[in-house]
Amino acid sequence: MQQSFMPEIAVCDCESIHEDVIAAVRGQMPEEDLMIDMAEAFRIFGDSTRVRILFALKAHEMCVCDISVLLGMTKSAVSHQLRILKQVNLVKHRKVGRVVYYSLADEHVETIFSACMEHVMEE
Amino acid sequence: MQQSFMPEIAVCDCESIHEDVIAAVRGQMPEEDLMIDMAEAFRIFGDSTRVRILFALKAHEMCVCDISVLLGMTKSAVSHQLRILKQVNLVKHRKVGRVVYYSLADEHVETIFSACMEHVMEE
DNA sequence: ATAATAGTTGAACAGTTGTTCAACTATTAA
DNA sequence: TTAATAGTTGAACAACTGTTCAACTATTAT
Repeated sequence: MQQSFMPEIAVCDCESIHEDVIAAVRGQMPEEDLMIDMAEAFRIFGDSTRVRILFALKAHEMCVCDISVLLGMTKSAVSHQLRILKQVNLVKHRKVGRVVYYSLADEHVETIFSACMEHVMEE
Repeated sequence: MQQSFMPEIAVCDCESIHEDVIAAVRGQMPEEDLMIDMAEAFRIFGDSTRVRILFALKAHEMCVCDISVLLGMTKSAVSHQLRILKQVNLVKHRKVGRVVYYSLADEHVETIFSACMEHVMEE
């Protein structure tokens, strides 16, 4: 899904390459890992089910059952998505008896959402 | 890929539903369309090839061939991704002879990138 | 102990996504 | 006109993703 940064051969048969531009840009590119991490972070938000769950939890702590009713989805589907959100530390949970309550892990979500919501609005 | 918001039946067999919480949260949820648009916007950034292209163009206007050399990818692969970025108005292009120069369409990208880069760093 | 319930999990499935390949258009040069 | 080149495009393919289903664990109640 990515490539290292040396090829420069066989990948392009062009003759009108702007080598100076390429060299300059290469010097300004961030670490490859950073760009991969960024893409992965964005991908988490790139699903409307997860976005809906995060908006719901932004409003109030909820159990899996509540969320599944709110979103009109099975508990299983919701649980799978909660697991993904938990893996990247966007949500946390506490267990009371057999009920598991989920909530936002921190304010990161709100920050990112409001920053990007403006962008979406403008398009 | 989404659901409308009335089911409330058959989707959850729970008996320990917090109906008051669900009602309150439902009142605070944004428009369904907004959440879908947000997810779609995030999905664009959710691929490392596109992120790398955007970082490259942030540094300098480039032709397809330059980008393909820089990233070590075929012109075709790059062109396909540029088309996606063009569709959502993140990049623009100008044609000089048979060379097509791409550049960022506005400062949106930089705003979003810097806002979200912090988030990625912190994790 | 037994039954019921909240939630989780893995396999399976369909739908989507990114890259490759080959064929194509458009522009330039001979 | 013809050949060469920058870039685009659609089909095909493999890899990935989200939901469903059935089976499972853990907790509570009888």
